[in-house]
Amino acid sequence: MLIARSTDYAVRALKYLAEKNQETSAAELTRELKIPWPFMRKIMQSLGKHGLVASRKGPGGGFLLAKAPEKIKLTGLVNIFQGPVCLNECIFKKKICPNRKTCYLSKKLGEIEEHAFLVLDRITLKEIIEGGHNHG
Amino acid sequence: MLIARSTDYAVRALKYLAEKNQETSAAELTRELKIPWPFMRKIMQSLGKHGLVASRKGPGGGFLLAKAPEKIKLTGLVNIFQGPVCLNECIFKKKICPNRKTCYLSKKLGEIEEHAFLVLDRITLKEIIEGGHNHG
DNA sequence: ACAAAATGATACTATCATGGTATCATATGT
DNA sequence: ACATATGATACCATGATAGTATCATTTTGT
Repeated sequence: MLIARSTDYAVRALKYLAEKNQETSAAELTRELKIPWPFMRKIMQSLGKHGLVASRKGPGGGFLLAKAPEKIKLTGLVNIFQGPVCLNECIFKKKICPNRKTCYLSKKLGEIEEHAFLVLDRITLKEIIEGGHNHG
Repeated sequence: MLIARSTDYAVRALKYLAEKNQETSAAELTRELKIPWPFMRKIMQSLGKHGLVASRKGPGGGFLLAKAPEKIKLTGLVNIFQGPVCLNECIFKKKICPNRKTCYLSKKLGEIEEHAFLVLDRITLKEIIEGGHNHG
C-alpha cells in the first residue's frame, strides 16, 4: 500500500490540529478521530520527534502544529511512518537480482515510483485541508 | 510492493520458456533460475490454471508457453499472483473512511494507481525479453 | 504390467511488516 | 502533593507473503 494506516492517521491528526489551531491533547484527538488511544499517542510522539508538532506536558497540555500546513508534505509523513517511497528496489535485492541497472522491468517500475513520488511530494497538509478533503 | 516475489519468479520462468521454446520441466526451471523447487511448482501450477502455460505429465513432460509472449501482460501476472493492482482503495475501507468519493487524498492516490496500471499494462513478456531485460 | 518421472491438488508452516497495546518515567499546572 | 499530560520503550497480535510437504494422477519406457 502506498499510504499506511499510521500515515493516514497522522494526516487526520494534523488536519485536526491545523483546523482547531489550539493546543489539543491526544485524548481529544483519540475521541474525535476514533483512533485507538495508545496508537494515537505513538503517532503523536513520532510527529513530535520529527518537529511537526510541538508538545507540552502536564494538565491542559497537548499538541500544536509546529509548521505551517503548506510546509508539511505528504512525502515527509510517509518517510516518518513507512520509510522512503519505494515501489521497486526493495524486492530486487542484491543476490536475487544483481542486474538492476540494466533491467527493463526495473526501469519501468522506477518510472512508476518516480511518478508516485512526484505526486505525493506536491501534496501538502494545506492542499489536503482545502482540496475538498473529506477524510474520515 | 508493486511486484511480489511470486510474480517476479513467474516472469523469469515464462521468459525462460519463451527463449528455450521447448517443453521444460519444473526441475530444470528450478535449477536454472535458482527458485525453490516447491515454490516454483506452485507458480507453474498457477500459470497452468490460468492458461499461460500448457503442461504434460510423465517422463519427459513439463511446461510450454501457451500464449505468444506479446500477449502475456504484466498486469495479467500481477492479477494472478497478487490480485488487482491496488495502491489505494484497500486501506480506506468502509468504516474507516466512508467519504472516498469526495476525498482529495483518495483522488490523488487514484491518479498514481491509474498511472501505475497503465505502465504495467503496456508491458508484455515480449518487451521484457527484448527490452534489454537482464532479470536475474 | 510396472516403475519412474513428471504434474495436479491441497494443506500446512515460517517469517516479517504493520497495527496495536502496556508500562513506567518525566514534566507541569493547581 | 497530586492529577494530568506527554516521552520512551518494550511488548503482543494479525495477516499477507514466502516457502514446504504430501499424496494423487497421468504418462512414458522397458
